[in-house]
Amino acid sequence: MAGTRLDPIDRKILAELQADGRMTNVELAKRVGISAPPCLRRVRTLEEAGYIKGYHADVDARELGFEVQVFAMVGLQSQAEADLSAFEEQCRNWPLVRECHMLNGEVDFVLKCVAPDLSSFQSFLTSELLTTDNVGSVKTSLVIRGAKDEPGVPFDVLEERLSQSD
Amino acid sequence: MAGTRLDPIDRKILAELQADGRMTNVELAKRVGISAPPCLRRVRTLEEAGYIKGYHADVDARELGFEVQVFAMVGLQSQAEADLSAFEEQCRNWPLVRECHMLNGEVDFVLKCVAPDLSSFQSFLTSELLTTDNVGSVKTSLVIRGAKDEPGVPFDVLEERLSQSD
DNA sequence: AGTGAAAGTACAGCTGA
DNA sequence: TCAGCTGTACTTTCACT
Repeated sequence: MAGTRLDPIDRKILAELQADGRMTNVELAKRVGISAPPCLRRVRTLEEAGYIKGYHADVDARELGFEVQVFAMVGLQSQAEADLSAFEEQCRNWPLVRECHMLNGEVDFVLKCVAPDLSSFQSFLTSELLTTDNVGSVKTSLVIRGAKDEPGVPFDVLEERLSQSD
Repeated sequence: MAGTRLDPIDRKILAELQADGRMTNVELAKRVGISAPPCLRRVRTLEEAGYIKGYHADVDARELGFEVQVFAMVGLQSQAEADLSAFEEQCRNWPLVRECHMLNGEVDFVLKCVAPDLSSFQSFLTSELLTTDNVGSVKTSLVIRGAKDEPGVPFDVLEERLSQSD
C-alpha cells in the first residue's frame, strides 16, 4: 500500500505543512516531537521524494478582482488519445482555466475557471473554448457561493486506515 | 474595482508567494525589487487584510494512498436557504469532501472528493451522501487523469487588465 | 543597523537489523 | 558490525525592531 514508507512523524510533518506551509522548522519540529535538524532533513527528503510538490500562498481571488468562478463540463467529438491530449494542452495554455480533469461518464472533462467578471468569462467561452477544434458540448455552471474549499487530503482518514491495518 | 488598492509591488509579492509560499523574505524582497524590511511589512499587511488567506504545502494525494478523485454533482429536493445551509454544513463534516460549491443551473452543488480507493468512495456514497436528508440526485464522475491543477489566480491576466484600464 | 532567532552543517552517540 | 536516524554544537542567514 502507498504511504507505508512514511512513519508517523513524516505523516505528521505533511499534515502540519498542509495546514500551515510557512511554519518555521523549529515550530514544526516542536509539533512533531523531534529536534529541528532531523525535522529539516525529513522535510527535504519528503520534498525530493515528491510527497510535497510545492508550497503556495492561498490568495483571495475575489479581493484580487476575480469575481467569477465557473465549472465547465466539456464533451469532445473525438476521444482518441491524440485529441484528448491536444485538448489538455490547450487547457494548460488558458490562464483562466485553473484546473482540468478528465472524467469517466457522459462528459469528458471538467474545467474549473476563474474570471474577473461574467462578460470576460463569456468572451472566453464563446471566442476561445467553443471555437476550439474538437470541442463538442460545453455546459457551464456559475459558482453561486463556496461552501468548502480545503486543500489536499484528510490526514485523519489516512491515520484511521493505517491504524486499522495493523 | 477590486485590487486597485494594491500597487504593482504588492501584486508581485502575491504572485511570488502563490508560486512559492515558503520563499524566505529576503529572496522575496530581491525578486520584487525592494529591501527586506518593507517587504516583510507588506506581507504582514497583505495577510491581515485577507489578500493572503493562508499557506499550504501541496502534498501528493496518490503517493499518500488517496488513489481516487471524484466529482459529484448533487441535486437537493428543497432549495430553501435553511436546507442549502444544512447540506453545506454536512459537507464540511465529511473529510472525503474537499470542496463544495453551490452552482446555478440544473445541479445544486458540485463536490470534489478524494478517497483511498473505489470501494471506500462507494461506501461513502451509498451510506453517507445518498442517505443524507434532502439529497435528491447524485451523479458521480471519476477523475481518469488530471491535466492541469494550478492554485489560485492568473496574475498575468490581472496585470493585463490593470494596464488596459489606464 | 543591530539583536535575537531560525536555518543549515558537522559530528558524535544511540538504536535496531 | 553497520546502516540509519537522532541530538548537540556551531556557523551563517534571516526576521524583526
